[in-house]
Amino acid sequence: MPAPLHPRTRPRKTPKQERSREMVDVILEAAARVFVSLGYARATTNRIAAAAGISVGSLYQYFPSKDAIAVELLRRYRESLVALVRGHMATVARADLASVVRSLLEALLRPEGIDPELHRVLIERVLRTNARAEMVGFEERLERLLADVFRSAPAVIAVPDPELAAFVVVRAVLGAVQSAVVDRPAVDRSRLAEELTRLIVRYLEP
Amino acid sequence: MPAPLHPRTRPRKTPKQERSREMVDVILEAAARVFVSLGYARATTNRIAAAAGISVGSLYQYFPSKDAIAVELLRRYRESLVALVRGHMATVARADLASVVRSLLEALLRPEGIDPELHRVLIERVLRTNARAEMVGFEERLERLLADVFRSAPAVIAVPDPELAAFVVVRAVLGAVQSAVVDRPAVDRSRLAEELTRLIVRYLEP
Amino acid sequence: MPAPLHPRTRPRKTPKQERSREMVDVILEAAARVFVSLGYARATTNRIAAAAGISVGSLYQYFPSKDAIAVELLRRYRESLVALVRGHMATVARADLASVVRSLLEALLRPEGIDPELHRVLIERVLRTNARAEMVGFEERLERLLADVFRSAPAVIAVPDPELAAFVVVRAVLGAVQSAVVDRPAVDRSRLAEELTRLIVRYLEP
Amino acid sequence: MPAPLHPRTRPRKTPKQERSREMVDVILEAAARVFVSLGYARATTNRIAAAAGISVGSLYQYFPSKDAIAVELLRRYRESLVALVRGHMATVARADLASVVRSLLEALLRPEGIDPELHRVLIERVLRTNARAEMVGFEERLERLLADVFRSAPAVIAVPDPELAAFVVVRAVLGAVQSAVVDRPAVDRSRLAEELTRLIVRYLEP
DNA sequence: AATGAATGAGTTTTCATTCAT
DNA sequence: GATGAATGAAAACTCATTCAT
Repeated sequence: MPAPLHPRTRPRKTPKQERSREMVDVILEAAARVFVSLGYARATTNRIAAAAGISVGSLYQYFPSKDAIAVELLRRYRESLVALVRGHMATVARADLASVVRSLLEALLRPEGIDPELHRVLIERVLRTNARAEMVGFEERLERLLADVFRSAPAVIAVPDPELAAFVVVRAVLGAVQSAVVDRPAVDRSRLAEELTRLIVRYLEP
Repeated sequence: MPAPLHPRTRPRKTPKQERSREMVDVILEAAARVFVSLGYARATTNRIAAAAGISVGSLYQYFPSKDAIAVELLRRYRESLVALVRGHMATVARADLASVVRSLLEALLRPEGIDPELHRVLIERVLRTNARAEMVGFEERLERLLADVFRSAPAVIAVPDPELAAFVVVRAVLGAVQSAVVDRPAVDRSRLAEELTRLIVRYLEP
Repeated sequence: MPAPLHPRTRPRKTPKQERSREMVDVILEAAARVFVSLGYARATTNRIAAAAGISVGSLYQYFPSKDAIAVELLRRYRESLVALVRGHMATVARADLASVVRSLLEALLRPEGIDPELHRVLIERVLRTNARAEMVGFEERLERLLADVFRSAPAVIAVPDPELAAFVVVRAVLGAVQSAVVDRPAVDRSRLAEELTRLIVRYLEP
Repeated sequence: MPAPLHPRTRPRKTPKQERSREMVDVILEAAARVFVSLGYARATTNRIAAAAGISVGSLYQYFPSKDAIAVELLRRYRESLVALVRGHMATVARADLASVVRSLLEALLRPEGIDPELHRVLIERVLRTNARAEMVGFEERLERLLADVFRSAPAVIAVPDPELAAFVVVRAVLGAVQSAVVDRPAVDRSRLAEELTRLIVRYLEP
């Protein structure tokens, strides 16, 4: 359980854990919708509360500030991505590289995979928060994950510098996938996944 | 030749168009600095005017709104990048692929190349402006440029779908380069350029 | 005597009036602490309830509003001061003026005597309440008390206008004592009492 | 010229000193009226601006916060009181004690002398400000002033401890005078001045 | 009776933009 | 053309009070 993000308003004994967690989820979902449709600046806390079907006051019962909502949203988003990648990478040992890469890319390109609109709206703002520290390191974690994989499978993966290769792969893939979702929602996902797989496999294979 | 009737020194050809253009440049430079250091939201027009050494009133003489400044800034930034890429691509015919790619990447990674901080600060805001129409299409232009290059050099470049390949290359490279500049300012630029070159060349070569 | 039918221990004579009165006291003590440490404005009803170890809802069972708490607090404070003064004044007949005054002043300067911090925090607020009517008249009561004493002891006290003298004495002494407690907690209480005694006795004696 | 109290909003080169100072005065006068009639809490910045005939925005051009207004108001009020006392005390050498005291008291009791309503409204709030440091020391300055006078005129004033005597005199007189103005606006000022004079003179004379 | 989550009016403050000088 | 004081709409956030449980 991560450190609480809303230390001020949080009632002393978190009341009915159940209801509380539900409320947080409801607010975050509403906030995500409002952030994406209006942008961070025009997404007022009143609008978010309204979208969540509650009052501003209640919103502030669960989050101490607008920024705290953005931070938590970004944190959850990134957590889910890391989990996704980790899950797929675990299968590298028992499948050939190309299929692992392809299935991961297909997962990322699915609607549940990446929500770069939200990511983009949040990232600039959150980086100005002092929660910055909590937030950086997402890509780094992915890179460490990959570098480990690269090192542990020298038979199929040949890179001179695993860290650098991990950096290149993570950033290039995220760049392409995010762009695809944002700018080319109509692009054929399978073909794109196929093409990115080719990019990565050719890069990694001996 | 008689003495001039209006001897007051006035720089040649400054028929107020000149001064106006200079002023615009001064404002844009100031705005870029302020946007990057404070973020779009906290960059007030008063601060920008102050940074430019003029009054708010004067600023509004040159730009109708804060958003207009951001739009113009983004436009110029993108123009310069397209020009950079176009310039390097023109040499593909008379140089081998790897060196062209490498020199382009090195150019992008130079400080004058990519300024993703500015880019990031502006992008969210500008995309919500109704100047959106003018602004989208930067990456698309790059892609068309590349797709043309791919088609025109079938001997060295073998891709089944030039448009898709262009998309992949542009987005992957931009993703990696921007990440490098923002998150890893200390990374070795030459080695990164080398590695990205490997990524691209392996992907494109038959 | 048969075994009690409701053996649950319940303190004798707590017919809910008792408990209620205790609760009121607990709340008032908590409120006094919170008011003094945070000021009226920042003393929220939630904080007061928390300090009293109960819920806001319960607090509102005993007091209809935040102001009502302040009013009652001020009322009790004043009552206790009046009682203190009245007690000492009763001894004027059988002791010389100087010792009565001195012992009263010493009592006022004791921690249980005057709590001007609380007084000051409350006074502004309460005076704007429509409970104002109930509240004014504290100093007036003291003055009437004193005026009566002055009139009843013409041998030792010689003042042309007992009412006016009572006003002067009450206000001057309260002013000095309150200042001492608030601004000069370190001042020597005995010497101050002595000095004020001199002020008053010289003023009153023929 | 005292340290500026509004460091944030203050335009870089204080514009037309003249207009600026006038504006500050206008705002302070309006604020005094609103504070006294509504109390500190209900005196909103919008109300104050309206009372001053300007917009909130303008108000914030001159004062960075509501508290800053209160602080400046209190500072000026106290400054004027110190000046008043100092002026009268300067005449002690060439007039007998009783007349000096009497004329000072009469001045204090004049409407322009003391405005304890304002004082009372402000004091609690200002003491919670971090401008507290600037504000305390008003009474202390008065006391030092008086103690000096006491020491410099041993022929007419005999007190064992000039500091303590100054404390007693300042606090007692302020207490009585403030009470009179607040609670007894109808009291006869001359007779009160006379009575207080008697209190002080008897206390001070050998 | 007790609880404490929910409410939403009301407050302070900011800042893009205007316009008189 | 330049200036910068004035404007006021809009936003984040608080807290007294209520009421379903």
